[in-house]
Amino acid sequence: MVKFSKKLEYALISLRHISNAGDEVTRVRDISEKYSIPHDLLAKILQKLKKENILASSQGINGGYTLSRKLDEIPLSELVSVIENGTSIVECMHDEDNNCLINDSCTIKDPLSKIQNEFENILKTKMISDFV
Amino acid sequence: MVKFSKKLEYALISLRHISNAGDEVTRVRDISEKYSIPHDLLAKILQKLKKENILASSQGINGGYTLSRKLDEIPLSELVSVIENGTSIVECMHDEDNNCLINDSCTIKDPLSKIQNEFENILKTKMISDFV
DNA sequence: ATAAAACCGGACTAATATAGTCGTATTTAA
DNA sequence: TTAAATACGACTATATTAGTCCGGTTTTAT
Ligand code: FES
Ligand code: FES
Repeated sequence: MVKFSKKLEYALISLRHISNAGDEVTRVRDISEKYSIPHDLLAKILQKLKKENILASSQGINGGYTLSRKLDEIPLSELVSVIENGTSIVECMHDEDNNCLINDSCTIKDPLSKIQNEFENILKTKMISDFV
Repeated sequence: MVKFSKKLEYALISLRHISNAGDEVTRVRDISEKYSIPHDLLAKILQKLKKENILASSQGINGGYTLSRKLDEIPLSELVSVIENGTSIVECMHDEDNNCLINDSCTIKDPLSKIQNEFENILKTKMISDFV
């Protein structure tokens, strides 16, 4: 019902690891082996983080990842929006034309939207550094 | 990532409808037809609500459902726990013996648990009557 | 140069969770 | 006794998530 995906967990673990590595570059394999995360899956996650400018990458035989921004400046909400497919908590009942099925006076949608907002606010106040 | 299930939505719509019907019993078919909800699916949802003593049912040819408790005394969290399969937001990495894979100093699990708690608190403060 | 190891990205498959269906029993008013 | 309703459990279908595979590009030690 409300559950973070494995991908988000993998991202947090990786950021923690890379952060601890300091200036040394971290290879995907380092993380994938240490925490038993599938290599190819993890690779794609880190690639996304690079696009979002959370990580910096260097290619080549000695390549790998380092942090690109400070973790206390990145809210969890940003990580979530990069990793997860932006699905809304409210996917209420409507027909093809997006009209509410409880005609005229639907009182369900609004309170649900509110809950969504409150939840997102929580995510905004948590910084990645809180997890490291 | 965080999304209520259709079932929860169906439950809210039903409670709203049954509440508006007052003392008259409401049949599953009434709701299912009016809001285009699959009959059999809805039936099972209402059965669960009966078990939880949110609804009262009468069997037989003139049977149906009425409210069993006041909606302003039922928090959304209760409805969620009845409808959804209690999945936790935190399903962190651990081996078979439930030991964290980030040995010794896992800092990921706790903040995630906190988020879970904050979210659940939101659900506790919303009463079903807020949706009706 | 070349091999190796990384990064990149799309298409594919597998596993899981959600949504919905079906068959059958039980109750009860008419 | 029959029709219409709840009640229950097993089943199937669909959608989402997790993970795999493959072909490619870039970099660098040798
Ligand atoms: S939009 Fe959700 S029931 Fe009205
Ligand atoms: S328990 Fe989740 S990574 Fe430690």
